[in-house]
Amino acid sequence: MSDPKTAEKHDTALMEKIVSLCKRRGFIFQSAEIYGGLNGCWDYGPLGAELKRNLKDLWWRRYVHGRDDIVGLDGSILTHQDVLKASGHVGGFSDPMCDDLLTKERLRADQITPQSGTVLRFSGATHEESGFSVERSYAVLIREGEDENKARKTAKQYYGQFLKDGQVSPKKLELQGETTEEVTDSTRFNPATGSLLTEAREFNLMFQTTMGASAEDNDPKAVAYLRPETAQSIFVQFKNVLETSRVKLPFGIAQIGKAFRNEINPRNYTFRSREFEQMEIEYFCKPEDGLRLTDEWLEDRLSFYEEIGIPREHLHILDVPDGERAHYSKKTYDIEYDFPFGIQELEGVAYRTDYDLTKHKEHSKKPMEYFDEETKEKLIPHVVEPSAGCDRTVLALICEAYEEETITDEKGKEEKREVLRFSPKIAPIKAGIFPLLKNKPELVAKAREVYDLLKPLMPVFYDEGGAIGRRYRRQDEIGTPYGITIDFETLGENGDELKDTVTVRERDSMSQERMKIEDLPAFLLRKIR
RNA sequence: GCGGGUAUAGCUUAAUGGUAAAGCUCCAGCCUUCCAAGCUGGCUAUGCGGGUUCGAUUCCCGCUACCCGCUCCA
Repeated sequence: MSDPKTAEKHDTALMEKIVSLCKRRGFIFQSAEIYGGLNGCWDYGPLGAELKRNLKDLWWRRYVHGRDDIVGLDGSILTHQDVLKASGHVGGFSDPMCDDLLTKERLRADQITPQSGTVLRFSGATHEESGFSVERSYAVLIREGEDENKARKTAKQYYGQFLKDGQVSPKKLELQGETTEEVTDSTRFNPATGSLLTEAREFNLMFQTTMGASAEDNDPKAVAYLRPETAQSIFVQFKNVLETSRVKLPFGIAQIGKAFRNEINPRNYTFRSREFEQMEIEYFCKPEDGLRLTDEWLEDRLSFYEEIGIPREHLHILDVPDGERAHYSKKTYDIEYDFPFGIQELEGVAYRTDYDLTKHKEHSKKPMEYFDEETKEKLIPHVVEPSAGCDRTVLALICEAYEEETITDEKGKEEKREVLRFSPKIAPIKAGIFPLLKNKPELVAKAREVYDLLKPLMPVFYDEGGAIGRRYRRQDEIGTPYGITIDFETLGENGDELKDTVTVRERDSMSQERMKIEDLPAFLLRKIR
């Protein structure tokens, strides 16, 4: 991995502008905002919903409709606990963590080297002159050959944390209630400092629930989970799809859907949220094709990002090294985007081998084999998984499209223009339709005609309020690629030649061309497809 | 989970222990022949909960959310 400190520029001010625009124009709102917000959850407003839908539609059209080797699936979110036991999410998933009480360093509880020695335990500390006192149990481990006064110094530093303003030196504290005990092979102390650790806590990232109205809270059979990834429903339904869809290896099963992880620390706007949507394909193949297909899928996915307006120069491909990959994966590429808050993962293209199908075969005791008619051989297919974060991609699209442009008008006056340069394919609104003036009924009527013509074909927005320039800018800010203006020439005031023509203003160049109304649908449909 | 910061209208900011101000946006109207013009009018705010106080948006405590740095991210 590249050094994040040198490679990344963290542009907090830019991110704040983007967040503000998203709220102001109705792309993204905080979930339950009027109740103070829900940590790590976000709602898409009218424009955000359109944007996200366009992204998902493009993906689905490209892979499910556009290819004959991929079929779709829409699995349930509530997940049988056995599915996640088989996949390893229950049990092997959570890491017990504990913190050093003195240094606050966080440690994996299962990786602490057991230690033996004498434990010096205290009940608190006081300082008579200032009236300071604190009652808290604390302990330090003294290993063989170590000085017990050093341990007392450590304890004083610990209690010193509770002093205000450092008016009293921790050294002057009186330790209270000192006792000693011998321990062997204890993992309750930080090997580096000897300081007592907090109790180990499990961080299980899955949302658990109980099924059935009469389910008792403690009934282990009633436990179900919100799926932590969409992939498992594909593996679990592998056999059903195989038997009903007449597919042959290699083939893929695609799914777009919600997944849930109880993240310890949601961060960076919608980037790491607790509820998120994935766009995943499990592409099943013969074992010998796995590595090659992983590379091919990486290329395919990069060209998808290019298609939606994220050029590959702005993407980073991380070939995840041994030891950092998930244990089941033989090869993983992370596709990362250069967000204002740093370079972060959009998608993982992972070669998962036959791990998942094998696990489900073991746990369910149901066959997961594929029978190859040509070679007359039974095999458990391997799988390549391009798994993209839908919300992350939406955020990347917005970041990529956002620009604050300084433009100079004819009088030489400089002004700022905020614009979202969405590709017409993903833009929430495809065209704004404007009568040049609101108080001329003929213009308004004609503009309404144009609006009615286009409305059934694509999302368009009619606007008659304010000066024409203002209306253009409003659409710039939400990324509408075209502005269509109905003026007096449309009505035939300058001769029949220009009658029933309108100006089409292009968002990025702000240039205009005249076009016949009857040509508008074909022109626009070509651009947005 | 730890440490630091922030929270006033849709946005950006101001002020105050005693009627919360402005710009932009938005809405309505007038005007306006292509890039945020002008005029008139209008809607809208102290995150939540306690405490101190005659009175708290302001001071104190707690909570929540967001941002930054760690940590975490199967």
